Order: sequence, then C-alpha cells, then structure tokens
Amino acid sequence: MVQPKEDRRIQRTRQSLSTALLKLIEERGYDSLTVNDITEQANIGRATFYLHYEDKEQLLLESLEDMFSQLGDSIAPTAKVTGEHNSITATRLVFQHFADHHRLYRVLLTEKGAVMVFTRLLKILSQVAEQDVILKDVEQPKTGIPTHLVAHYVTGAILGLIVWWLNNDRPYSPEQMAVIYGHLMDPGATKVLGIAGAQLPDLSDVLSKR
Amino acid sequence: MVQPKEDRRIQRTRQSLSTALLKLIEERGYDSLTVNDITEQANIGRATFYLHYEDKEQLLLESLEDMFSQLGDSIAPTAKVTGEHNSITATRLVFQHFADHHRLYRVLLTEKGAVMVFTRLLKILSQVAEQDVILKDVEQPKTGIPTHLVAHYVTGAILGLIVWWLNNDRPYSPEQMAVIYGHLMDPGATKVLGIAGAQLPDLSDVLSKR
DNA sequence: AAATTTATAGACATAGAGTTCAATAAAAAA
DNA sequence: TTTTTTATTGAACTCTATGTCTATAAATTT
Repeated sequence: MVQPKEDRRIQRTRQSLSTALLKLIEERGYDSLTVNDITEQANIGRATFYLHYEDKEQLLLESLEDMFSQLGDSIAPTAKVTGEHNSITATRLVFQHFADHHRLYRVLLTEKGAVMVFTRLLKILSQVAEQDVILKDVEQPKTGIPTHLVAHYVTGAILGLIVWWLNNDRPYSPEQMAVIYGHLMDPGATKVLGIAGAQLPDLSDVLSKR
Repeated sequence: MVQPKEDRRIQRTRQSLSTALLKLIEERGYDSLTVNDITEQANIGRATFYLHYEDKEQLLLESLEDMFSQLGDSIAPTAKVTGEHNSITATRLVFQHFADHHRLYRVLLTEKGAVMVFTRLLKILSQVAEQDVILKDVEQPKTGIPTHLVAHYVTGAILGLIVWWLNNDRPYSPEQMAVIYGHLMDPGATKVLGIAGAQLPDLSDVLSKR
C-alpha cells in the first residue's frame, strides 16, 4: 500500500480506477458496485486493484479526498483576503463545486447506506421544522461559543442547503444560493461563511432573476 | 414481508432483532455486522431473520423509523403551541433525544460507510470555515425563500451541532445546546427551531453553568 | 384439542472478497 | 540498446456471508 509515485503505470492505474469508480457511481450508485465492476470499467485486471487499494471504500475515500482538496484549494485564496472583500465568492465556490459534480454528490448524499442516516434525519427533522418555520432577527454579540461548534453549525447548514439544492435539481444558480445562504445566516447581511465582506445583494432581486 | 401484526411470536422476534441490532451497533459498529451476528445476539434462527426482513439494512431502517417517530412524537406537542411559548423546549428535546441514544448515533453519524461522506465534508469545510469564523448581525425581513430550503438549512445546522456534540462527548447539556443553537440561529434571540417563543436566557450565564 | 401459523436447524447453491503465483509486459536505468 | 527492475495479468483457489428451501418442532389462535 506504500507506493513510490514514480512509475507511470501506477499513476495510470490509479487514475483509471478512480475515474471508473466515479463514473460508475453516477450511473449505478455506489453500494451495488463490485470490485470486478470497477476493474472491468477501468480495463484493468482485478488482481491489480488489490495491489493499490484494500477495498472499494478506500478507493472512494482517496478519490473524494482529491475532490475535497480541489474544493479547498479553490476556496483558500478567497478566505485569506481580510477586511473588505466580496464575501459571496467563497460560498459561491462551494456551491459551484457541488454543481460541477452534482450527479456524483446526489448519489452520495442520497443513496441508502452511503449517507442514508443523514438524509433520513434531514427529512424527518425538516418535516417537523418546516411546519412553523419562521426566521430570526436581531444582532449577534461576541459569545463564548467554541469555534469548532460554530464551524459545525455553519457547515451543517450549508450541507443542508446543498442536499436540498441537489435533490431539487438546482433551481437556483450557485450565485443565488450563495446570496440566499448569506441572508439566512445573516439576516441583516454582511458576512458569509464567516468571512467579513461587502453588502449582500438585495434578496428579492436575486430570487426573481431566474 | 406483509405481516398481520397479531401473532405474539412475530412481535417478539422483530423486537428481539431490533434490540439486538442496536446493541451490536453500539458495541461493534454497523458495517461489519452480519445477519448471523444479529440473529445470534437475538437468540433467533438465521432463517427466521429472512422471514421478516430482506437484509440488515431494512432492519436498521425500520428500527430507526421507530426512534424517529419517538422523537417526532415528543416534539409534536410543543410545536403545536402557538404564540407565546418556551421556545427552547423543542430544540432541547431534539438534543435530549440524541443524548438518550448517543452511543448509537455516534456510530451512525461517524462510521465509515454509513455517513462517511457527510462527516468527511463536515470536517473539511469546517477547517476552511473556522479560520475566519465570525458571526452575523441585523434582522431578517420577510423573504421569498422556499420553506423547504429554510427547513433544510435549519436541520442541517442542527445536525452539524449534533455531530460536533456527540464527537466531543457532549460537553454541554441538552438545555445548553438548545440555548446555544438559539443564539446562533437568532443572535438577538427570539425564535428557536422556527417556533415563536420567549426570550432566550443570557448566553454567558448558560455557558458558565457547567 | 385441533387447526393454523411461525420458528428452527441444517443443507444447499451462489456471489463476491481477497490472496497467490507464474508468465508477461512495460517502464526505468545503464 | 540492453539490462534490470517493477507492474500487470489471468487463472486458480479459499473463505465468508448471503439467501433459499425443506422437513420438523413449537407456539398461538380458535
């Protein structure tokens, strides 16, 4: 499992397997795929698979790891800008990422087994919550709330939006979603994804655009 | 698979299987469990399992369904109260539910395979977000944002908190979490889980209590 | 008690996982 | 180019778990 990345064959094999897996997931879901399916799609011997990965889950994890770092890389530069800044950018890039890979993520976020519990909980709690959903007011003073907790709160909220967005065939653009998110997180409108930023566009303008 | 719920043996068998599965999940995780493990723990013949369920996933789904409706039932009465109302109650009940079954949910929300993607994404995005996390201000005007979208936003946020809470051994009580959530969702403090309600307790008071 | 339904153990067929190995192909080094 | 090293391959093989079936036993209902 420890590989000297030099040899081209290794890189090609791994690349092929990753590509094959992601393609198959979009077409047929993840759970039902066998190692044989993947190696066949990749045109690679089944024995070869085990020279590189322990099981299909490890392959998936490494493949996703690549995608996640792509996402991280695209956000990083915007996050480093301090002070005045177009705050929607970072959030928009997040939604853009999920739009770019929407078929894949829709499977992974929806499929039984894979994320079944998250989705299931979302659905159930949504029903309870959406009965009397109202929004919120007022301002946020400095609090003693742990940073990690807030981060989970924020990312949970975004993931919630993304699941909705993907399951509803993305009726808004990534830009619109970013603005919506900004307004939800900060009804008065100033900071998005925790990054200090400029004024948010007027919400009704944005929603009517499409 | 269609059962006349009358016969006591059926109820006992199903109950035993459900209990056995949930217990085993807490002890050994979900993925590695076999049907044989479950029936052995339940003291039931393996063939009997298949008289009731197609596979272990279906058993899990039905078992969780029971738990979810328990949760729904406990929240329902508080949600029906309109107007003035102790708004923390509903949220507190949600956290209480996860506390009651924390071992189980911790596995289900953390284990590879099961909810791996959600957890993984949470972790990655958290790292990006928590670098410059700041909070928000101002008030929320009436918007044209779809209700379902808001519901997903809200429940995503709660799930994010819950994942953090469970993975950090619940350093706060359900009550405290409810207050924290209320302050995050509504920095000025008024409505929680979308339910119109009374004033939130002062945050610094609540956090220092334990 | 009789009739009906469910539980059970054990046997069976099947699929897919994961390993091994000798032969071959391809890449890197000389 | 030649040599050397390394990766790929397919086939055979073991193993584990799934899912089904049948005849028998046990519990439940009427």
